[in-house]
Amino acid sequence: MPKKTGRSADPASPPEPKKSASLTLIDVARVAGVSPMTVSRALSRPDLVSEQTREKVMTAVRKTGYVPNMLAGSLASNKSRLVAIFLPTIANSIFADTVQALMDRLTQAGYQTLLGLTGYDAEQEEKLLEAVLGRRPDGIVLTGTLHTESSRTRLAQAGIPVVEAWDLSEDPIDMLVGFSHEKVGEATARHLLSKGYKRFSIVSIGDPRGLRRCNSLIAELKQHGIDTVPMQVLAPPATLQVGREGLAGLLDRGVATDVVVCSSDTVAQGVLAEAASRGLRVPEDLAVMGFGDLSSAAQVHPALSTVKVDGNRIGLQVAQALLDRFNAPGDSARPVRVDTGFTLIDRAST
Amino acid sequence: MPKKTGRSADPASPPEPKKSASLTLIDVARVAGVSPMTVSRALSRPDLVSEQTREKVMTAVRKTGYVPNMLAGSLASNKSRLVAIFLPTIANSIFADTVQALMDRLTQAGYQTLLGLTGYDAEQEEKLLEAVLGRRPDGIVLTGTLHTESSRTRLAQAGIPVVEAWDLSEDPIDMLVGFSHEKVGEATARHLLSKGYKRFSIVSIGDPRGLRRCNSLIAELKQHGIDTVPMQVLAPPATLQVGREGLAGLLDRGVATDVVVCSSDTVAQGVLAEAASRGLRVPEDLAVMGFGDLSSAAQVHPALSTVKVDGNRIGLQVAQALLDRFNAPGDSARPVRVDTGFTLIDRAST
DNA sequence: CTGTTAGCGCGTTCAA
DNA sequence: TTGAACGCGCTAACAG
Repeated sequence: MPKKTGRSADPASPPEPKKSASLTLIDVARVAGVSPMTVSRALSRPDLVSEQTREKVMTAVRKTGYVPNMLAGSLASNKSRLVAIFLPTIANSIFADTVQALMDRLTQAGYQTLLGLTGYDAEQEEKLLEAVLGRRPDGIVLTGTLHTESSRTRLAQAGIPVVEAWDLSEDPIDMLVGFSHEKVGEATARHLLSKGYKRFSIVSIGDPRGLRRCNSLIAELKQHGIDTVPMQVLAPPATLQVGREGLAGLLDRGVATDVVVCSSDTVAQGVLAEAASRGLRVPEDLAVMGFGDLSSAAQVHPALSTVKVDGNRIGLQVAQALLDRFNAPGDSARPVRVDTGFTLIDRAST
Repeated sequence: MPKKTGRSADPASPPEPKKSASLTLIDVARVAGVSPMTVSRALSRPDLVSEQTREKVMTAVRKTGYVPNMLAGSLASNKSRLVAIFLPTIANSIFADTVQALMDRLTQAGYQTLLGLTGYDAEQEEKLLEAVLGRRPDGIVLTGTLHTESSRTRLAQAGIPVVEAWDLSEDPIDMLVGFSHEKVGEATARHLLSKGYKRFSIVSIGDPRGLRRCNSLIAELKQHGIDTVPMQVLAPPATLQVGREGLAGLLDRGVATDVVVCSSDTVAQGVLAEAASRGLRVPEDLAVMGFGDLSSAAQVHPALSTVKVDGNRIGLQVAQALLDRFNAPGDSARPVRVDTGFTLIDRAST
């Protein structure tokens, strides 16, 4: 008789009254009358097992209520089937669609997702990254900005696929799926100029990408002879309150403006609310421009224009990039640089 | 020289040219000149190690860039330091505050969170649960409803702490932190009645709890002689579009109403938008009642009333319940049943 | 197609 | 305070 491995040694042992020991492959194997390895294969590579063995195993699995221990599996196979996703915050996130699509796709492909909220504290973010890396994820998706240099180094050292989403930075860590925030600013400027607006203003939160959009907007306006663009920058996260305070701040300091460009649709909604409470008509007295098309948020007001970003599509592309890399045979690691673009939606004129 | 354990077998072996072997305790131990066990202790229980050994180890850790493998650690210790959180969707979630607070608190306590989006497919949800259980989480938090019976059984079998949040159901699986949706409906009805409203209507998504709130609202109204409450129920998720279509549906079928009760603030915002586009004044022509106080969403309109739920506090209480249970010595598992309550906010009258 | 052997990297448990 | 043995539950790699 073959020697059995592990704790439940030989057939002579009593009915095993263990306190609450978890079911293992061995238990299932005993019930099914096969070796543990066969059970393992029947579950993970069913095609490598004969039809009838597979059925015996499946029956045993159901009968016992066995749930494979992925910790052990991951350790042995050096594959965790885990993808970490970092995003700034879960509340009111312009990344919601992206994350949803990404998670759906990954889940469907048999991966699970570890969500990391990076928030606004660089130090905490670093600890978070280290903790996450300890789980040995198979890949990482970054949406927010990774703030510290040491974080970037750690990531590189980890030697796993990394996708940066929602941006097109110059020095990507690895893969990239996004669009140019500079182009967004530029396009916004041109569009509004072409509609005849002259007195611009900005309400934005202090988010790196948002500020980049603002800067390029301002630069483009300057090219067209507009030198001063009153700007209100408030602390994240983006809330309606930010929009209300932003517009209030501008108007209360006597700024005369025809159009307010906002860092996100949520902020834009706040601006709309403040405008309404001051009796300003939109877009006649004041036009408002949002960003992100957060779950069709723009529909709150028929005249709210916005820059629509197809978060859903970005999510799917990110997922695909990762899955391709996971399935890449050797190291056929093609660089991934996808410009997803964006769409300017002017609801005032449609 | 002491015999080495594991893969790098005996002293005779060559310089170990492994392909890309990950750093292990052993590597760090070698650099620090101590045993692997000491490194392990220096990292997880620093108090059990002498000051100078600890420093030698820490230096070695930094020099090598070692990141402990939690897969191995969890397997050996039978503790994953992982908490799974199930919620219906990430987009526009009324649970956002709760999840944020919960994650923050857990992260700070050294736990990580696996997010599961249960969405609207019961079968997929079941697979998701099984996959998640495979990671051997130390605890699970449920916000949405767990749809299948077999899911509930599996959960119970897992033998880990479970917290159901945002509700006060009759037959909880384990712990409970929430409030009574029936009471919300009742309180809403009473409040609006006391303000003199007579012609009620409802716009809700087809979410179990939302419907329970509606039902109890309707029941309470009936007690006061109001028998017909026109109701528009739309498919989840809650979006602005739902609110717009909901109100449009009501009005277009000729419903005369003074006050619309909505299943969430997001829906309420949609209703407000539709009302505005039809030239209805709020609350003079039509009062609107939301639910959730989603990130102060109610501030979009000065006259939007709402039922405020303190998601942040719920999140913290859930975290505390879990952490208490984790730290419970034996099985001093006190039952947890917290009624967090809710607050009716009538912005029209303040 | 199935079984055997030998770890994956760490923490538990004891002994020193 | 430190170290050695052992096994957590599983899979890779080979053998049959």
